[in-house]
Amino acid sequence: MVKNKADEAFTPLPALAEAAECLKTLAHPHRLRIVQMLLRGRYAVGELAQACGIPSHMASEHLRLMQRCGLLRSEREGRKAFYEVAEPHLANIMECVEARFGP
Amino acid sequence: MVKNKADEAFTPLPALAEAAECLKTLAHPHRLRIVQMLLRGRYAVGELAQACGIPSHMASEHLRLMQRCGLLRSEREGRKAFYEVAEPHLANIMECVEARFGP
DNA sequence: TTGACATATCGTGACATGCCGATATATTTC
DNA sequence: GAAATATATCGGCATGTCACGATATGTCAA
Repeated sequence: MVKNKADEAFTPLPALAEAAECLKTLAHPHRLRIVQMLLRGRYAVGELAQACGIPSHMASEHLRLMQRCGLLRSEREGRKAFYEVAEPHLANIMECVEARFGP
Repeated sequence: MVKNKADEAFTPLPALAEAAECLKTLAHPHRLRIVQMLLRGRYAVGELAQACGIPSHMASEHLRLMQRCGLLRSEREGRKAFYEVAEPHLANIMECVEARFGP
């Protein structure tokens, strides 16, 4: 190996930039609540919106953002769209958040 | 107890709002790098700035933001200011991030 | 086909954030 | 005290985000 230990201990900046994108997307109260719910089951847009107390077109927007960076995936069933967690590491990160800020 | 299980499984929104604040503060490539370094030791502003390839007055600004939401703490020694991790859970969260985005 | 429902997208104004140069404070050295 | 070093703060500009109303798309039921 060529590089010394100090160098390779750190994640390269481009990877950190991608991580920052995901964290930024996650960093919103309603989006955290949505993720918390989706880690426990599948929900349609309207249900998530009601649980957050926001109009459904805004829940749709939050879901779109999280889907765009690979955190969620959606499936249409009839006139409803169900969302579920697509990124397995979300559970770990959410556990960390809950450990710090209390369930 | 009065509430049903579904209700009390979720973190209250104010706590999620606080969590979102911290995550938003963390969600920046240079700040993630800084945290990664501080989890391995104490560093002065200039050292962190050099490692990120940014002018030191910008590192100072990043450090101020993270200090403001309790992630870091600083101590002056002579003309230098050393920063260190103040929030123990940072290690867990950073492990999650590294597990997902590769070390 | 018409109407109702569920979700998605668009356009906008208010507001926050990131980055930068310039400048200010604090501390050591001469 | 003056110069040098290390941090910190300020003002401004560009860009991004949030919440919202309005509107568009897709789906079912009658």
